[in-house]
Amino acid sequence: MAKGNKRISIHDLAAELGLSVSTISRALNNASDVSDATKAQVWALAEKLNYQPNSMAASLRSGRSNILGVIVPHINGAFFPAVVHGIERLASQAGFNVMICQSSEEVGREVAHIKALLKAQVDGVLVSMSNTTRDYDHFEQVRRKGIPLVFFDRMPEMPNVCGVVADDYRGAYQLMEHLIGQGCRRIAHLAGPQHLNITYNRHKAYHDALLAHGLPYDEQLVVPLANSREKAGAAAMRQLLDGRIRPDAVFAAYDFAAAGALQVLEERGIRVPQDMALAGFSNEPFTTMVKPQLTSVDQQGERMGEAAVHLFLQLQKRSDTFTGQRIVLKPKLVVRGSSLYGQPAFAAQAINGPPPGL
Amino acid sequence: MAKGNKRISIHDLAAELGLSVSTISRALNNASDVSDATKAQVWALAEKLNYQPNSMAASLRSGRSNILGVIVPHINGAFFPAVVHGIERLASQAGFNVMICQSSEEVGREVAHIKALLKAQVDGVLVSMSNTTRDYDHFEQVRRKGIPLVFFDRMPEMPNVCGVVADDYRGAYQLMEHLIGQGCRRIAHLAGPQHLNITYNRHKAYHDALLAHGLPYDEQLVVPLANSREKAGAAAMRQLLDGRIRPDAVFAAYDFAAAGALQVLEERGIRVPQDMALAGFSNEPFTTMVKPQLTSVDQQGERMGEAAVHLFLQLQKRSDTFTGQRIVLKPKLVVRGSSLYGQPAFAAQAINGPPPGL
DNA sequence: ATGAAAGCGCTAACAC
DNA sequence: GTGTTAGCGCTTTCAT
Repeated sequence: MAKGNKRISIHDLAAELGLSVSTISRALNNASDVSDATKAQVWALAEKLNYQPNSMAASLRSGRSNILGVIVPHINGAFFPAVVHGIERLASQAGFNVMICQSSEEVGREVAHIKALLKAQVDGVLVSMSNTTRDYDHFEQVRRKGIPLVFFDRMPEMPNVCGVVADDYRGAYQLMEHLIGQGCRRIAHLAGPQHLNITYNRHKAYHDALLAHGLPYDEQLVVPLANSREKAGAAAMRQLLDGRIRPDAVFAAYDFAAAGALQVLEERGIRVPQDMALAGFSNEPFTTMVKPQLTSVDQQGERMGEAAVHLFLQLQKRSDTFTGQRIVLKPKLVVRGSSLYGQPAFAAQAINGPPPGL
Repeated sequence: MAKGNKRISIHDLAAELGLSVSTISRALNNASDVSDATKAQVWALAEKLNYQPNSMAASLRSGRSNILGVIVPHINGAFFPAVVHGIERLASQAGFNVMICQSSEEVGREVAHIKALLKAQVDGVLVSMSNTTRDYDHFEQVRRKGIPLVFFDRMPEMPNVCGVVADDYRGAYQLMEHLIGQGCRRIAHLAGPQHLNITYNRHKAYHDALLAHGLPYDEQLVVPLANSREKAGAAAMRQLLDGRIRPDAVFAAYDFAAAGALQVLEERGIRVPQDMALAGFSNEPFTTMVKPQLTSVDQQGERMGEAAVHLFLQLQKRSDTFTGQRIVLKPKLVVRGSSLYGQPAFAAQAINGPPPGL
C-alpha cells in the first residue's frame, strides 16, 4: 500500500487539468508567459497530488544540475565545517544544492570524488586540496569540461586558478611580531608540509619575520609535523625539547599541534607562557578551553566559504575567460594567555603565582 | 578552445567502433554477455576519448541514482563528523555517493533538504533530526515514496522507524554509578532538551540511577541547557552555583557544556574534582586537552555511521516490509581526572572528606 | 497564453 | 554476443 503510488509526473497533471505538459512545465517554473489563473490551478493540483519534480530529468534535458560539488580534506576541527557552512548558506540562497565530499587527505579519494561529481553533472566544483595531492590532472579535467572550478584555502600551483585563501603569511607574520614584541628571541616553529601554500606561507612568514627583526633563523628550531593533530604536535615538541637549543616561544602551524605541545610542556613542568610562549593557528574553539588559553590566528572560515561561492557564481556568468581571480581574506590575530606576559587586566593570573601544578 | 569539446556520449563510441549503443552500454557496465575483446576495445576508446558517463541519464532511465542522502543537525564537534565518515566509508564501498546536508538545527532547512533529496531521486535517506523538529510529515513522505529511511542518534517518535542509536541511557547510567561510587551524593545535571531521545535518556538515567542508589532526585539540581555549547554550559553552571544547594558533582549532557561549566568553576576557585566532580558526554577530543581532563561517554560515532548504512542496505533489499529495526550501540564510559578522587599517581592531593563549605 | 514535438544520454526488454 | 527499439520525465524551440 505504501508504495502503490506510482510516481506522478507532469503528464498526470496535464491530463488531470486538460492542459499540455509544456504549460504545466512552464507554470511549475513560474515562467512569465503563463496566465496567473493557470499557474494557480497547476500549483494547487501539484500540491494536492503531492507532486515531486524529478530533477534528474530536468537536468538531463537542460544541461544544468543546480548541484555544486565541494571537496574538503576533512571535517575535523572547526575550520572546514565553518567554510562548508558558509558555502551552504550562500549556495542554497542562489538555488544550488551542495554535494559535500571528504577526501580524507587522500589523492585517490579526491580523484574519485571529482569523477563522481562530473558524472553527476555538477555545475561547479569547489575544492580544498588534500595534502597528498601533487598532480593536478583531475582538476584540469574539470576545467577542460568548462565547469567552473574554485579552490579555497589550499590551492594548487596551477596557471590561472581561481580561489579564495586567507592571508596566512600575513597572519603568521603578525603573530611573529607579537611574539617578538613580547620579548621572545628564540622562537621555534612546528611546521606543516611545505608543498601546501598555507603551511608554506606560515613557515615563510616565520622565517621572514625573524630576519626582519634581526633574529637568526635556525633550522634546529624548525620541526616538521607529521600531520595536523595533537599527537604530532606532542611528538614535535618532545623532539624540540630534546634538542640542544631551548626556545623561549613556539609557533605551531596548527592549533591542534599546539595543544599537543602544551601537554608536553605541562608534563615537563615548563610553564606557559613564563618559560615558553606558545601559539597556534586557526582559532579553534578549544583554544579558549585549555589553560592557558591559546593565542592563535583566525582564518574566517565562514567568510571564506561565502567568497568561494561568490567566485563560482561569477565564473558561471562569464565562463568564456577563466581569469585567475583570487580573493584574499585578512586573518585576525587573537592574542591570549599562552603568549602574554604581564600587564593586560584579564591576564593577571597569567603572570603572578608560581606554576599551577602542585 | 577549452570548451569546444562537445560532450562525448556512448553514441560517439558506438559510431567510432562500428558497434551499437547497447553493446557499448553493456561493455561499460561490464555486463557478462559481452566478449572480452569488445570490452577491451570499448574501454580503451572510452579512456582515449576521456569519456565521462552521464549519471543523470543513467538514473533517469534506471530509476536508481546511487546517491544516498544524509542530513545531520550540524558538523560541529567531533561526533557528527565521525558518523559522516563512517557513512561515507561504507557507502562508497557499496557503490553509493553521499550527499551530505546540514539542517543547522532548523526544521525549515531539514524539510527543504528532504525535498531536494527527493527531487534528486536519492536511493535512501539517513537522518539525525534537528532539535527543532516536532512534526514528522516530511519523514513520512520519504517512506510513502518507498525510499529507505534510516535515522541515527536522534530518532523521532514514529511507528516502525528504523535507526541506530547509542544507548545513551546505559552510558549515562554507568557514568552516574561511577560518580556515586566516587562518593558523590549531591549530583547535579545540566540537561539537554527533553523532547529528544538522546538527552531525554541521559536525564532519565540520571534520575533512575539516583533513586536506585537511595539518593534523592532534586529538581533544583537539574538545570536546562539553552543549547549544547560552552556558553550555555557556563550559564547553567552559574545558575546552579547561585542556587541554594551546592552540588558535589555535575553531569553535563554535552562535553561542550561541561567545558563551559569547568571555566566557571575555575573562575570561582572551585577545584575539580576535589570540590566538585564534573563529567560530560560525547568524548570530544578536547576532553583530553582541558585541565583536569574530562570524564565522558564515548558514542562510537564512526560505528554508528556504518551501522546506519548497513540498515539502509538491508532496507533496500527487502523494501516490502519496513520493519522498525533498531541497532543499539553500546557506549563506553571514559573516566578521566575531572571525576577521579584519590589513588592515581598524579592525583596525590586528593581530598576525601566532605566538600569544603563555601 | 498554450500546444506539439523533438530530444537530453542512457538502459533494458526483446530480437536475432 | 550483438543490434533494435522504446522510453525514463522533463525542457524548449517553434507554431498557433
